[in-house]
Amino acid sequence: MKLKNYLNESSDKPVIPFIVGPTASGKTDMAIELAQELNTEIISADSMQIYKYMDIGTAKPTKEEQQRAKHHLIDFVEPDQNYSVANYYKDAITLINKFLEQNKTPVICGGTGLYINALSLPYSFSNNTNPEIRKELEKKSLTEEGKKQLYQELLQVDPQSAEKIHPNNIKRVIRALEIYKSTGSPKSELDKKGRKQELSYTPVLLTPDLTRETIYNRINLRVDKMINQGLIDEVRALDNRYDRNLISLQAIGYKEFFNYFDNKQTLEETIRILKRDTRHFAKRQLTWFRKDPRIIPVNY
RNA sequence: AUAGGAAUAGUUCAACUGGUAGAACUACGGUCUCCAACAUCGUCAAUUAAGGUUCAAAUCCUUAUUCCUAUG
Repeated sequence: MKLKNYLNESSDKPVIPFIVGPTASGKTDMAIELAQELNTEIISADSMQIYKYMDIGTAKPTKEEQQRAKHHLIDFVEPDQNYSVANYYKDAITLINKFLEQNKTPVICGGTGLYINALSLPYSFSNNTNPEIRKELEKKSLTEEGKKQLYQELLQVDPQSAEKIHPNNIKRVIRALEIYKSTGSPKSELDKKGRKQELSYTPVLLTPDLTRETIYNRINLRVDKMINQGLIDEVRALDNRYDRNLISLQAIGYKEFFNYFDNKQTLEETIRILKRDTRHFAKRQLTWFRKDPRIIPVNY
């Protein structure tokens, strides 16, 4: 059965297919095939393939794959550049609208759940990071006492968000406070506003229908393949050039090698840990997508 | 073979003088609308075996099994 037959949705809006799922599940292949059937292009929804110079470890589509279908929103951000879901949302919506204007519908493909939600649910993001406020809050969060105070503060200014965030989840507490302090309105209010907006298209979500065991096997094989393709050199080059603490270098497939470079770990052990971390990641992705009833498993 | 030591969750370790067997990692299940390949919460799971002493045994005693160290 052709993939495009899954898109028979009665809707007065254009139907945009989303290919989602855990890492190593074959999303790229599926998206390319669908893009060819529809004679269109692909917009990636992957928070790590956006970075330049990180090709092997993020399993970015190869040159050859990119020739079969053009990919957008990959390979365009410097590893030391700030980029977040708010940026992604803006970039992706701009692109989608361009396609729609030409009566084309792109294929969205990626495993970053938040990015998928940002485009497939009526979310909105108000680009409002404030590095100074954040730094101040982060400084305060270094002590146990400070953490408690920050959470208390959030309970005061934005009880709805505070209720949803566990007190130990300091990163989220800080972010919610940062939003309140830089915009003057609580995060929960902004979230509600976002919900009122409507999408100008109908998303149809597809995922490759594989068992976890199959996914785990594919992960183990793919890691070995990445090593053969020169992953170690790729990571070493980045390590020589950039700060290890960058978000980009905290990606799976990169951070695992630092101990090996420091001679604290054998290569064999590093590979074992890399496979393990990738499996964990896939598990979290499965958890994320499992609760979304819209997703249709495709035997492909 | 002899002498000493050890045996606790899938793994590595903890448990005072005999007094509620804990933790980390793994595995599994969740949360997540602003760094999301991030961050964060939870669940399952064990005293090597068989006997004995005791109100009470991972802890003391006996036997067996396995492992470690030294000697040969």
